[in-house]
Amino acid sequence: MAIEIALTRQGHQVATAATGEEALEMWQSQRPELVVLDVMLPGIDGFEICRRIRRTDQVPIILLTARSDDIDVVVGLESGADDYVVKPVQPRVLDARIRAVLRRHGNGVPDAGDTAVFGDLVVDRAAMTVTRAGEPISLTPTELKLLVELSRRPGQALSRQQLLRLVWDHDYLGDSRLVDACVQRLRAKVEVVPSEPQLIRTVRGIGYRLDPPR
Amino acid sequence: MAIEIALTRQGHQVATAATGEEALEMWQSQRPELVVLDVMLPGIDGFEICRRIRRTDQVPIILLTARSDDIDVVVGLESGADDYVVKPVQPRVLDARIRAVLRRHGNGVPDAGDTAVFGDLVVDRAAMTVTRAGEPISLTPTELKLLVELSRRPGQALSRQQLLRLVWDHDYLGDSRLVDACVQRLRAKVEVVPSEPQLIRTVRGIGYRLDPPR
DNA sequence: GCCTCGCGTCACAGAATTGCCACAGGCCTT
DNA sequence: AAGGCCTGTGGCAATTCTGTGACGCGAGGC
Repeated sequence: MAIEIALTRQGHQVATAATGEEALEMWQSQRPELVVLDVMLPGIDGFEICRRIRRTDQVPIILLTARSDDIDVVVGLESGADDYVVKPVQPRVLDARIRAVLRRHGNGVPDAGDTAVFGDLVVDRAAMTVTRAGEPISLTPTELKLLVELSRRPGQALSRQQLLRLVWDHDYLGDSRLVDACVQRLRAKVEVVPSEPQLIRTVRGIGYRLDPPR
Repeated sequence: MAIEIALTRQGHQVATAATGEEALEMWQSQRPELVVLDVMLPGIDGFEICRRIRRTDQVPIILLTARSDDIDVVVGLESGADDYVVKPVQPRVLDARIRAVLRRHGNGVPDAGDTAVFGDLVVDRAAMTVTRAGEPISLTPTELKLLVELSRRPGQALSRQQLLRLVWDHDYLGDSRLVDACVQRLRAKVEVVPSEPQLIRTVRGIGYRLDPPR
């Protein structure tokens, strides 16, 4: 449905269930980061699913409904949901609410980051892991930090100066190959063909840029 | 105003500020459990207050507004609010949202006996017990607290800094091997092969992470 | 077409992290 | 009061990582 497409475009990985039973199954098998539940589902209704999940799991749950009944809101939140959104909802509003719930989840741990997707490369800033085509890639701390900072600003060229400040916490930039060297090491692990980088592009005279594919 | 009366009737203790400046003052002096902010306040606006509070405090914040603009919702949640409610709002709906936010924050209703499962390791945060393959494991208080905090954020990398704050309630991080030592002791009891940890993974340069298996 | 500057690449040695251990002080129990 | 369990600290070694300098190539500019 439309919501799935919109969320995918926002960088979320989405799996959809058609019925309540299916939803419970998928939740158990896939252990999602967050659950968006339509209240009016065929089979078990959203409230009940919410309560069942809550019995054993603290996963963030957002209830979604066409009914704007106040009673519904109260019941929904009482059954353990973290938020309750009334349709129709703008994709970016839903996304903002998702991010807010994720941010708050975990007692407000700072940097409860989200994940960024670049083709088959996934940067999970919460777990601090990187995978390509599902395969985990092992990066050194500096490489990881560099990739994380780049992934926070997709498509934006970052100067060596900026990268030094963000990743190395330096301010001075000598005539140093430092950034280049790290980019090179990163490319060697992340790019399919390191000599022809598709993700981490060089911006001549400036620095580097992490491009979403196509 | 009406909201104040309604909230008081629901059993909350309420203090009201007339202007933005006053709100900031009261927040600092009274340290409330939760803040309900009207966006359109005389003086500093709600968004800004929200951001300022967030700079130093994790107190739950609910934004309240007459405008139902989507942009507003996004901006509000981005400035760190936990929820965003559009007026007019039924008192019991606001109350439900307040309770939901408090519940999520761990201040309000105590955890409804949640347990986290990691393979054959079970962390029961209600009973404060840990079992592996059904066998109870005896942990010291600190080890238990550490495991509980990790289990609350499965798959999320936590820095030593964060762990110190969560488990030890410190803020300073010397060149201390404290976290490492405790992790090591925990691993010795929890991991099948302590030298090859499958559950408590180290994230080099960051800290540790409790992974769900596979 | 040539020249210059910027970038990619590589190897290496010092530096930084982390696992691991032993120990001592503190707290609780007996 | 004595004993035992925790816990925090410091040290050590192994491992990994990082920054640097040198070198060559290729892209733009003239």
